Amino acid sequence: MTHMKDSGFSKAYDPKEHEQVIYKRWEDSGLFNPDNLPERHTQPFCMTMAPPNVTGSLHMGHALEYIISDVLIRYKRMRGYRVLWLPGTDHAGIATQNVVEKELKKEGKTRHDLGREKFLLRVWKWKETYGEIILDQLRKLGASLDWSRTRFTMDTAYQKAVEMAFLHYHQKGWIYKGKRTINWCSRCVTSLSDLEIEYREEKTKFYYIQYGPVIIGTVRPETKLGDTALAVHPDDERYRQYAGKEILIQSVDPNVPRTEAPRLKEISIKVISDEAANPEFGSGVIKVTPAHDITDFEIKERHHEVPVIKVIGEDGRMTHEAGIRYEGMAVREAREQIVKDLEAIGLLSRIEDYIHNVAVCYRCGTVLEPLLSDQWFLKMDELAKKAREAVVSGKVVFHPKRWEKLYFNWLDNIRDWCISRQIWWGHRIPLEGETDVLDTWFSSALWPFVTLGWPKKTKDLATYYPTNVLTNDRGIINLWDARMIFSGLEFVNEVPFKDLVIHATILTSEGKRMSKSLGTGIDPLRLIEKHGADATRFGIIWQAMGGQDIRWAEEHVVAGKKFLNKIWNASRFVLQQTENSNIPDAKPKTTLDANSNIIQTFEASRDRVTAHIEHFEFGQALHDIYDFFWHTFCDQYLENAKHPELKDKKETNETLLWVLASSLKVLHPFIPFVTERVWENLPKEKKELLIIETWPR
RNA sequence: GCGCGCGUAGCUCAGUUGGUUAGAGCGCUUGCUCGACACGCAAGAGGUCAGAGGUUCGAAUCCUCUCGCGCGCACCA
Repeated sequence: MTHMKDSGFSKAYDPKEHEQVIYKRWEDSGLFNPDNLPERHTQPFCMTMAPPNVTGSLHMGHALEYIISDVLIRYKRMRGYRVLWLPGTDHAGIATQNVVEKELKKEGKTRHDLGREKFLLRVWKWKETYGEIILDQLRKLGASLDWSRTRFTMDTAYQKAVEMAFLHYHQKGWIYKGKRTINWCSRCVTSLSDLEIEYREEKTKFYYIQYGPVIIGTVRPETKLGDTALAVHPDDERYRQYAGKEILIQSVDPNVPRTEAPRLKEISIKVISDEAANPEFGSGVIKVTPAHDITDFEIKERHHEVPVIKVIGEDGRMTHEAGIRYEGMAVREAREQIVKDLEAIGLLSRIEDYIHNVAVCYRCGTVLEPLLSDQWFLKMDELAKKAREAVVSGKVVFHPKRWEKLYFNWLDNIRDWCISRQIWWGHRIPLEGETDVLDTWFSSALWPFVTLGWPKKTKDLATYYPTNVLTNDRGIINLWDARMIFSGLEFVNEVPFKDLVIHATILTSEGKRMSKSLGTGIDPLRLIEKHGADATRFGIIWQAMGGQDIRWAEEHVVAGKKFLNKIWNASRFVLQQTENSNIPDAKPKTTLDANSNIIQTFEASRDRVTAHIEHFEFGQALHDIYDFFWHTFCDQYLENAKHPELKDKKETNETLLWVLASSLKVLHPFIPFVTERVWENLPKEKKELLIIETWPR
């Protein structure tokens, strides 16, 4: 029992006693920094961690992503790679600005009260206070990141790199400024790209309005004030007589003051032929409002005679051009007013209930207002081609492969990227007289090579780029992954990563998306607090079977906790049995069947685990080594080893120690703390930290 | 509307190219305080593999359809 006494091996494993101490030991060893790895670590392996927003604290999505990344990273380190896992945070333009604005609001102020400069100081202060919190939480998870290389998407060198990238595109003529109808969030007071939109089902009314000889259905009668044409499908026989002609219609006079009763006004409007009009839907005639509908704007682009009238402003209120009757009204108010007016003058034919999807801001949930605006765009045709080719040629491989479809689907229907945002927190557009900032994803897109030193030709960039693996949720395949791919190809001439692993999304036990605002989220820090990091990691990985969504079940964390205890006690037993023996350097030579068998069975299990990790099947890998360790090694072999025919034999002791030590190595990527802790107790000369021990052969 | 994924024990999920009594974890039942572990050990109950039809000597596994759930795209005038 001397091993046990010396090392303070108590009967039950308590993660709280060990985890923080062990993480400190790893960090102090400097081995998370590839520069400090032993000589034998030659071939580079690199991942640049998806930088979390400085607004956030760790949620289950992060936990899953960083845990499986860490499994891969630790595995590769043990395989002898020169491993770099690079951490950092994202300034997350709109999201962070919103958080700080909310804070200001509590003080009764807006950002405009402070002015741009003071507001930005305030955001920086916020970033300094909260930006590192999420990174500290990663330490609790056991993430083996090289903290010496931590980056931020707005650190000085990063800002310079973003500027370089913008100017590069600008010189190529791929960046242009244009008046176009874009998605506008009147709460965030900024434009959004087509990927920063979410859809929400909404019950609304569908209004049928008389337009001279035809009737038109719409959910947004207030945009009627900005109608500049009608459109019918070229093949629609019903309306052939009107196509291409100006027709006279009765409408409501928008310049009659609100205080007076509505009056009719006769106006002339052009009817054009366009395939966007669907004869099957509604009356088959559409009103064209180019300033407030993206499809309508595209129609206008095809028919240059169609004018543009902007009747809704950036503040979500009706403009002067809407007419004095409606000017200044919020969109909803204006809608009610115009419906009332149309009804009063007999132009409203009927109203139906209607359910449809409305576009909302992905950051604040406000219903978006498409409107005509002056914005900067990045031409996408060449870049999309590059991104497409990278996946077609296999330079970037999706896992599972089916997610390619989502990627191709976006690239094949791409619109130019609206890259300007009317917020203050972000990278300023580096041109004279420009006040806008860049879409936060413009800088994120450069992450894998800027963090390695670009635009400088650094040693890191030469060594670690292209990086090997990126893993993230399907939700940002186009928002981030696609843009990193074309950016990498454009600026470094190489894809940013070779394998793109789309991991599962963790849902609630009811199968719903976890949501902070609904209070349905599980807090991984609470799990760590309650069960320890290893058990949390175990529970999450156990459920990560392929790319399938996970309905969260905490019982697997509990199972993990039990498993740690099993490992702990099995190790105590082995040490007790094998007193005065050392772990053999090589696989022991055995003559007894039981010993030979357990070694063989271990090797088969190790090979399955290895193959599973190589294929990014982390759950399966864990199931395999779990099953071997508990049911084969403990339940069968350790019991046999108590019997006289095996007990106290030299080869049995060697086998016990060798299989235990080798199992700890295979288990280490999944549950690093307990394995390192037990490893520390094993009798071995010249022992290194388990994190750089060699994967068993 | 188009496409993708899923529907297997009470619950959360595995089931590789179709092939013996369909597996795991948790839960449940019955025994075990025999010096590694009761966060344990041993034994066990529990499944018409969503439904219908088809291919096959043989299907949870392949094909068709239906139903249910989730997601992406389109529509959303």
